Amino acid sequence: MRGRDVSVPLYQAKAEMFRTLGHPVRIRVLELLQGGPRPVRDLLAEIDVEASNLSQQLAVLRRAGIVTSFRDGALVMYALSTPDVADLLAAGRRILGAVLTDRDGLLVELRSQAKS
Amino acid sequence: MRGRDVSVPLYQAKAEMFRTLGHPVRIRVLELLQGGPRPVRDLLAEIDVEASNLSQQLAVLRRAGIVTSFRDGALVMYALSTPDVADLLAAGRRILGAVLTDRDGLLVELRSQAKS
DNA sequence: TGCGGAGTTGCAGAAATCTTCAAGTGCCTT
DNA sequence: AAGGCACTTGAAGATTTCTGCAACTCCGCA
Repeated sequence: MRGRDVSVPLYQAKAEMFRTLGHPVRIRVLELLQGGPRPVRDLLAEIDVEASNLSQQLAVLRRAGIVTSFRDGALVMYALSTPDVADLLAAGRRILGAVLTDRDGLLVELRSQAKS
Repeated sequence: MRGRDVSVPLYQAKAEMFRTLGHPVRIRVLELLQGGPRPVRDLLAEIDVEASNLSQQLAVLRRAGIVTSFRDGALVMYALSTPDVADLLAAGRRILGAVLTDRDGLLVELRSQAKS
C-alpha cells in the first residue's frame, strides 16, 4: 500500500535483478567495485568501452539500486550499495564452474583466478 | 585449445549466466525445480504461460546447462543440473531484500516467504 | 572569464529477446 | 493403426536492449 507498484510479483523483481547483471561491462564494474569505491575514470581505464557506454551501464546499475554514486570534487565515485553483491558473484562463479566442467577451456581460466 | 571458442572471456560467460536467469518464467521454473525433478505438465500447471512459451524458456535453461531433461514414459522431466543454483537464487533474494529495504511493499512479501 | 577534463543524457540505428502461431515428434491407449 | 495427450521446433512480428555520436553539465584551474 506504500510503494510504487505493489502488483509487481516477487519473481519478476528477481528476474529484473538478474537481468541487470546480465551484461559483460556491468559484471566487470561490479567485480572492480568489490575492492571498494572507485571513480569512473578508473573503471574506464580498465574496461575498454566508450565513456558514454560505461555511463549508460552505470546508470542501469544505479537504477536497480545495486550501486550508488557520489561526487568527489571533479570525479564521480561509484560503490556497491551492499556487500551482498559479492555473494551473488561468487555463487555465479560456482555454477559456472559446475556447468562448464569438461566443456571447454573457460574452466581452466576459471580455476586459475579465484578472483574475477 | 579444446572447446568451442576459447576467446570468450570469463566475464562474458558470467554475464550470459545471469542473463539466462533474467526472465520471470525461468526464475519460477528454477524455484519449482529446487524441490526436485518435475514433469513439464506440472510446471505448466503452476506457471500460467503457454506450453510453447514454457518450452522455449526451458530450452534456454537447457542450452545454458542450468537444467537437464529426460523422458519418463509420456512425460518429459526437468531437473536442476546442479544444486548450486539454489545458492544463486538465495543470494539474489538477499540482495533484493537489501535493495528494496524501505522502498515499497515487495519487502513485506519477501520476508514472509523464505522460500520462493 | 574562459578552457579542458570528467561524466551524463538524448537519440537513432543495430542487435538480441519475447511471444505466439502453426506444424511436427513421441509415446501410450484402444 | 488411429487418436490424443505431452512437448518441441520453426518462424515472424513486436518489444527491449545495446552502442555510438553529438550535445550538455559540472568542476577546477589559468
